[in-house]
Amino acid sequence: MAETARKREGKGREGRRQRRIVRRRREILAAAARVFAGKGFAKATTREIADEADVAEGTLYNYFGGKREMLLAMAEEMETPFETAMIAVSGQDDRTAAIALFEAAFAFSETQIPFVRALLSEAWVDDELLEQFFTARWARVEERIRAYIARRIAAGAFRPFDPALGARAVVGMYLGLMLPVIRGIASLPSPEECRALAETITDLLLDGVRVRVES
Amino acid sequence: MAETARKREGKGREGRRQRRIVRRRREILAAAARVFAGKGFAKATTREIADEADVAEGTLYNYFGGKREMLLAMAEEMETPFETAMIAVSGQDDRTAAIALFEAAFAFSETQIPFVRALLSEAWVDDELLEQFFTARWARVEERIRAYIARRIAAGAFRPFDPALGARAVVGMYLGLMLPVIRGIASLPSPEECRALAETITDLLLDGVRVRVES
Amino acid sequence: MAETARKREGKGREGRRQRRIVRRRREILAAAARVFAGKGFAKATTREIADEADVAEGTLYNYFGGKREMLLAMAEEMETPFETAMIAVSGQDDRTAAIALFEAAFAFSETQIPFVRALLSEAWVDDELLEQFFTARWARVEERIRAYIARRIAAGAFRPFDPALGARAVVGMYLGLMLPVIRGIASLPSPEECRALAETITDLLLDGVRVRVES
Amino acid sequence: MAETARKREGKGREGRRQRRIVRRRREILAAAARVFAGKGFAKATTREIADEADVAEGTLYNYFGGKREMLLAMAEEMETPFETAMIAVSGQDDRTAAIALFEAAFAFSETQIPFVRALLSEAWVDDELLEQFFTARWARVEERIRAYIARRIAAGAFRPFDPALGARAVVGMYLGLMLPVIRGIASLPSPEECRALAETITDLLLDGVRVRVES
DNA sequence: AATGAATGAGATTTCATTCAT
DNA sequence: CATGAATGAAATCTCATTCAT
Repeated sequence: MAETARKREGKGREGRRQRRIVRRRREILAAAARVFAGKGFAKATTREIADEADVAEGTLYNYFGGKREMLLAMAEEMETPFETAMIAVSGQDDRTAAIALFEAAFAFSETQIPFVRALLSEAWVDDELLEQFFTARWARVEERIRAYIARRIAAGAFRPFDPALGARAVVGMYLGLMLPVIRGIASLPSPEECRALAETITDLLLDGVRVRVES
Repeated sequence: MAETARKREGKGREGRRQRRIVRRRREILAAAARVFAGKGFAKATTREIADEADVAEGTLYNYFGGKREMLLAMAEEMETPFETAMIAVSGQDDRTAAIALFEAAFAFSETQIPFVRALLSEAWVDDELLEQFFTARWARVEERIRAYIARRIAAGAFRPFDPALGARAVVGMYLGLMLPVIRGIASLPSPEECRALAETITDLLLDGVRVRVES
Repeated sequence: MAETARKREGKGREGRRQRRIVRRRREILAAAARVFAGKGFAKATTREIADEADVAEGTLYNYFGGKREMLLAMAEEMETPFETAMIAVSGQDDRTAAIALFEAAFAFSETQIPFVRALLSEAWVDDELLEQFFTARWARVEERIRAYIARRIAAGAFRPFDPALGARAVVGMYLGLMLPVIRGIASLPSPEECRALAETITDLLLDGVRVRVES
Repeated sequence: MAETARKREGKGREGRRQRRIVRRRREILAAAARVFAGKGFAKATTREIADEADVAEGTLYNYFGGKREMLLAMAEEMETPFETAMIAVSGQDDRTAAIALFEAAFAFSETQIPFVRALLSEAWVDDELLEQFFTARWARVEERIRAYIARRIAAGAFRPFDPALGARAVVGMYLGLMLPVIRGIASLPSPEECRALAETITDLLLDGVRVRVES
């Protein structure tokens, strides 16, 4: 049942304090993400982050151990909608499932983008972050796609080809469309556009570009 | 004839000097690329670059105006094999042409990778560099693919779909395979692997994953 | 009333902070002036300035944008006692007025000297500084002297000669006496010496060195 | 007797070599003076001096031990026309002698100015240079003027006043007129102007500005 | 004797982090 | 807990001088 925030977080004053701390932490993290996204982690200064979050520099250190730790916190707190979507679509036919997944994957919120952009930026250069943010997360998605393809090939529904390669190609198609958005040189697609993109790309994947030659 | 080199590069001593300068410049640039690739542009220090190039720090400034200028020099001097390959394949059938192009695109040399990795790293964050290195180069490739697709659709050879989207999907597939290589978490494919990758991916693109349903 | 300081400078803690900042800024500027005076602007290092001011190097940059800005701050904050003195003496006879002016001009404080020495040093070489510090300030003094001489010639009190030249000669006499002091090879005159200097120099100016030939 | 340069400097080839070296040394020194005059000793770079002298940087070190030594060479080689002029005028009446001296002192050549400007600039800040260039030279001039004034006072020709102060005032008048020229904000006076300046200033000195009151 | 590339000491400046208030 | 001035390590860059050619 819908317990009050009071009950959830504690008793009265203490609960309010806790909630304020959590909220402030999130604000700082979002500010940091925006700054990192704009200039990259290394070029971002704590001064800028503090200004963006509208707190003093020293305050940052009450919530995070340092600049680096903010980045790691982002990596940890990033949500992965794919995972849940993936489970939701099991049992549906290829096309319906693929479209639903792509649609979910395209659906970024405006505020999430800075986080992803910041993390991608550093993961490109920092092995520890790549491991935490990517290999551990993204690779799981790819693995599931691979397994799915393998199953469909075994079932005779898909032509025989390397499923790992296929999975990577699928992920690649997605990247090709989303990277420009995350980089900030293409605009975030509206829900309708997400749907359309998902459909087109699914059809490309399933049937290719070529007109079927009648036998 | 002993005159050849002389004539090509200049007059004896002066020519030798010129060649030494060009060679040294290239060595420094390669060293810088390796360092940038490893830690990203911003975290790389001139000290490290100098060490990697085995010269004194001051020497760097005899060849480049500064760190940033090295990056720009990389962007300018990057070769783009795609372009030439693209012209070479005109007039062949879809499959042969696509395979040849992908093969050319996969064929990076070991020494080129640090350059690309370094440039990608900064282009993710630096708009000027993105413009110079990417939008101006890469976008041209995409545009040509788009035009090709549009022509094939008009000719009735391809199913009707948004050619821009298709082009981006093609580029995306390529990215999905090459980014891990450039990032350094997958190994550079051998020439044979390049060929195999090119074939598989081409077939996926042309005919999709699905087994054709007999009519 | 205890409220006075509060009201003047601000509200308690904030006022104290402001005053501390202003004080610190002045300390640093004085330290910089001493170092500049000793070795010239270009040879002075931020390290030395920091040591002289007994702060860390980084602290300098919390108060000034850099070495050059310190110099400009000096130029701006320099007081010009001449101006005020000039106005004060209007209406008095030639001799009284001239003596008062010279006396005011000779009255440098020990702490002002490094500022003037530092500024002169750079103004000798830097056109922008010369403009800001000198042409704009000093030239006004000369101009007023010129106008005065011109008036007195018109009134028949002074012999006819080029007033501009005369003004420059007056300024020159002053320079001849003060430059060694500012340079640090002559000692600052005591108030009594200032008075004596002013009288002697005034008499030289008004009547020359020659004994009057009785007619 | 007008010996040929050949005989003076040596025999044939060797003499030519010697003369070339001397000439080159002078060229470099003049170039250095121009650069020092423009930006001050400390901000001037050996690169600029080499460019100005149209030789390679390394060549400078074949003629001078280093940057500093160029400055000292300037101080040594500076001519002092005052000295000779001073002797030439002995025995003439006050006015004629003073005019001749001032005229000689105003007569700078265009090429001498950079030397003086460069030396003044550093002497303002460098005690060793001040000693060599000034105290040792200039002070002698002042001393002679002082002695002259003392003699004339003793002879009853000049009013009684501190002769040292008078000497300094005379030098000061000269400075007031020449400093702007050396600094480069006033133009070098033509020979006619020199004469006029000398006369006006001499009359000011001897008789002052005031019209004589008839007794 | 002339050259100019290489050198590296040293200068300026930035900025993450600390800590007294 | 918030603040922001102080810190000093570290980074970039300059330039007088050397030395092999």
